Formats: sequence, C-alpha cells, structure tokens
Amino acid sequence: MDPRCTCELCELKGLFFDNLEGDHLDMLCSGKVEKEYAKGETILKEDTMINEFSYLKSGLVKLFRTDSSGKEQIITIAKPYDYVSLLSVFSNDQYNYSVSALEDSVTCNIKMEDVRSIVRDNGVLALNLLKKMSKVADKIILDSVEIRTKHLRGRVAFLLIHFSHEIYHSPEFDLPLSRKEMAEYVGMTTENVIRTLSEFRRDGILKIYGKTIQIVNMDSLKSIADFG
Amino acid sequence: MDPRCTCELCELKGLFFDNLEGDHLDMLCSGKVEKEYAKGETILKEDTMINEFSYLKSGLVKLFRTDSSGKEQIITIAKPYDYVSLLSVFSNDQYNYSVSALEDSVTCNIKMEDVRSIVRDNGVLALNLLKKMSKVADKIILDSVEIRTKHLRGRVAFLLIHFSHEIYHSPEFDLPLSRKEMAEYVGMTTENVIRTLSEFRRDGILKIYGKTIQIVNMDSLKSIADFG
DNA sequence: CGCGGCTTTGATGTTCATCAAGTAAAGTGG
DNA sequence: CCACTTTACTTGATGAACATCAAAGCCGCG
Repeated sequence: MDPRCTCELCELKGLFFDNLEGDHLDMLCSGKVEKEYAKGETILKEDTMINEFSYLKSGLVKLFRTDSSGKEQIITIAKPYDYVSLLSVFSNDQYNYSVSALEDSVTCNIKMEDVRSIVRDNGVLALNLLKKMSKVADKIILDSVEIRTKHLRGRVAFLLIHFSHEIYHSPEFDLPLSRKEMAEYVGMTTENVIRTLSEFRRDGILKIYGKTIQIVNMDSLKSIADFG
Repeated sequence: MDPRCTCELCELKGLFFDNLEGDHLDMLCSGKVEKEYAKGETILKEDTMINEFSYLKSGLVKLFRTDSSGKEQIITIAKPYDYVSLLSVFSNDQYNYSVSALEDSVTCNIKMEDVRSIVRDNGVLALNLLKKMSKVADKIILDSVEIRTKHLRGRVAFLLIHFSHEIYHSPEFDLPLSRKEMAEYVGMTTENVIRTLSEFRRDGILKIYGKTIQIVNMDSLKSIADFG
C-alpha cells in the first residue's frame, strides 16, 4: 500500500470506505481533496452543479434553502459522520439546497465519477452507502414532521434538546445559531423565538448568557418538547 | 430463462432490476410475493419489523406517523414507481411510519436478505437504488420544507396542484383523501381546510362536488400556492 | 327510520406575525 | 482607543391567522 495514502489512516474511513483495497483505495486517495471553511463561509450553493461527493470531517454545518422572497429555511444541522452531501447527490445534477459552516469546518471531497465507479465494483460499500443515506434522510424527515406538529414553545424546546443531546452532549453549550437562524430552523419569527427563550428563563428552565445556554430543568424542557 | 418467471415481463422491472440476469433474476422471481390491499387497508405498521423490501405496483398509498396523542400526520402520498418502502429499509430494523392504501393497491415484496445479496453482487443495480432513494427522500424533504413555509391557503393550493399535476394529470379528479386526511397532510385542522376549499369555491377557483374537484382557475391557484 | 361518521358553517379565544422602539454588542475608520 | 455605524438582540402593542367549541346538514348503512 502506498505509504503516502493518508486515507488509510483517516478516522472516518469506516463511514463508507471500510473495506476498500488496492486500486480503489488509491483512486480515492489520489483523487480526494480536503477543503477548509471558516465559520460563516458557504460550502455549497443551491442550484449549483454537483460534481463531487463530499462529507464533513470536522466542524458543524447547516443545510438550508432560500425561498422566492429571499428568506432562508434551515433544513437540518449536521455534524461529522452525520452529514454528507448525500441527498441529491445520486439523483440530481444540481444541489437542491445550500450548505454553510456554523463552525470552522473541513470537508473531504471525492469526484462523483470515482464514487460511482467504486460503488459499481464494490457491493458491500454500496450497502454501506444505502444504509447511511437511508438513515440521514429518515432523520431529516422525522425531525421535520415532528417540528411541524409542535407549537412555538415545543419547537424551541426540541431544538435546545437537540443541541444538548445530539451535538454537544452537555446541558450547557454555546448556541452555534443566531436567534434569526433558530427562527429559520423552527419556522417562526425571530421575535417569537426570543420571547420563548425569555419565557423559559423566567420559568427557571434555562439560564441564558448571550449565546451560552444552560439547561437547568431538563425534565420541564422535555415535557414541553413532548407537548405541554 | 425460466418461462415461469413473470418478473422478466414486469413493467416495473426497469425501476431497479433492469440489468439482472441468471441466478439473481431467478432468486427474485421465486422469492417475490405480490400482495393486494383494498382501499383503506393497512400495508405497513409503524414500529413493526422490516424484513421485506416492497414497492408499489399499482394503486395509491399514504405514509404517515401517529404521534403520542394518537393523531396521524401524513408524510407523503405515493403512486407506483414513486414510492417504495425505501426509507428506513436499509438503516433500520423497524418501520418509522405506517403505510395504508388510499386506493386498491398491489405491492411486490422481496426478502431483504435477497435484496442485500443482489446489491452486494451487482453494482449497477446498487447505483440505481441509490439514485431512486436519493430522489424519493429529496422530494419528501423539499415538499415538507415548502409546506412548512406556506400559510393555510397556500398549503391547500399546493396539495390540490400536487394531485392535479403529479397524480391524476388532469384539472379534474376525485380526491383520494378525506378532509381530515388533507388536514393531516398540511398540518392544519379539518375545519380550516374545509373553510379554505369553500373560499376557493366562492372565488371561482374550484368547483367542488363532494370528493370531486375541478380546478377552474389554475393560474390563480398556482399564484396562491407560490404565495399570494 | 335512526344512528354514526363525515362535512360544513359560525362564534370565540389563543397563538403567532408584524410593526415599532429601544438596548446591547460588534465591527469600522480615524 | 474612541466615536460611529451597523448588526444582533429584546420587549411591548396590535392585528391577522388559526384552533377550538358548538351546532346543524348530509349521507350511507343496518
């Protein structure tokens, strides 16, 4: 094996390319490109040609769409292992959404034709991809359905719990989103998101220091998320 | 080729199993099971074990979830070619949602292990599956995001246009959903869906005879759907 | 004929968006 | 580093969109 091939050592290799060997691994290694993005930078633009398969190595990103009137709607927030440019990638010529970095992030990019060629030859990898894709899509859909059924308070609670449990694994964390972005995620206005946060603070459920959130009463928050 | 193998003649063969030959085709043919469902029957139940890959041969179905309080939320409506039990199938042990027949329907079912085995051996088929899956998931997500951004009138208009254009290919059609189900789809109450339909009727946009809808002024309806 | 489910309309109150105004924070240029 | 500008955040007041409650008409079915 080529000692210069760093993919062999990549901690994310197991995500898709676990059982890759020989020519295919070489193809991947020599062809891949890593890109760095600073917080706030755009990674992918809606309606742009897809020619790479890319996934997140580190950082945090948001997927969003821009509607006819220019307003943004956040579809999902993704962390490494979690997100991949997966959706659309195999079915479309162009991205259906934009992606930008919420924190400094690094992506690994592989030419679509290389991925296709590898999938054609390696059925186990194909199954891995199907599995990953299925999981990502399912999560987005279920989250979306759940948000749709909740009221404002429930939506904000859901979002906070999501950050606490699935991203920062702590009851205290720095929000990676502005209030406006939170609103774009839950589909409400900025003002009402703020009002809800203030309410939670008054009720002793949260402590808020700017972007730093501390969940004081997780049980209350959970019961609000589950509808109360 | 085994002359008793009817899969060879199946009009939906091209969906996934286009380039299948020999043993795999035999495996598919001998292993597959077709099932018929009458309008209203349940096809799949949420939280039930997945052990078959199934797709719709004819009819019309709805995918939905039941929330903690027992209310149903429709995720999407699917017609042949369109829907497959695709989501979840490769990533989960259990279904995340239920499926039931809106019209008399026929599904074709294949053991998951057979599908997996075929995918492992046939990379082109794997790519087809990835493509199909990507497309289905993307459509559901984008529709969901779009519905989320609209108001009541826009949502109902969107739904009617969806039926007219993508399912019945005609400005006149019989609604396969009850008013209650329409409400479950757009995430509003039954009463308000009815009110909106009545409004559209008063405004000369629709003619309504029970479940039969005739779109009289498609341009108005479209501009309402696109936000007006 | 009468019961139960689906549909429709109206009246009322709640939730939420919009508008307005003000404060804090974060860049920007001298 | 400070004045200046801009952007993010916050709170309140008002009206619009929507859910809920109530009641009546319709239709299929036993």
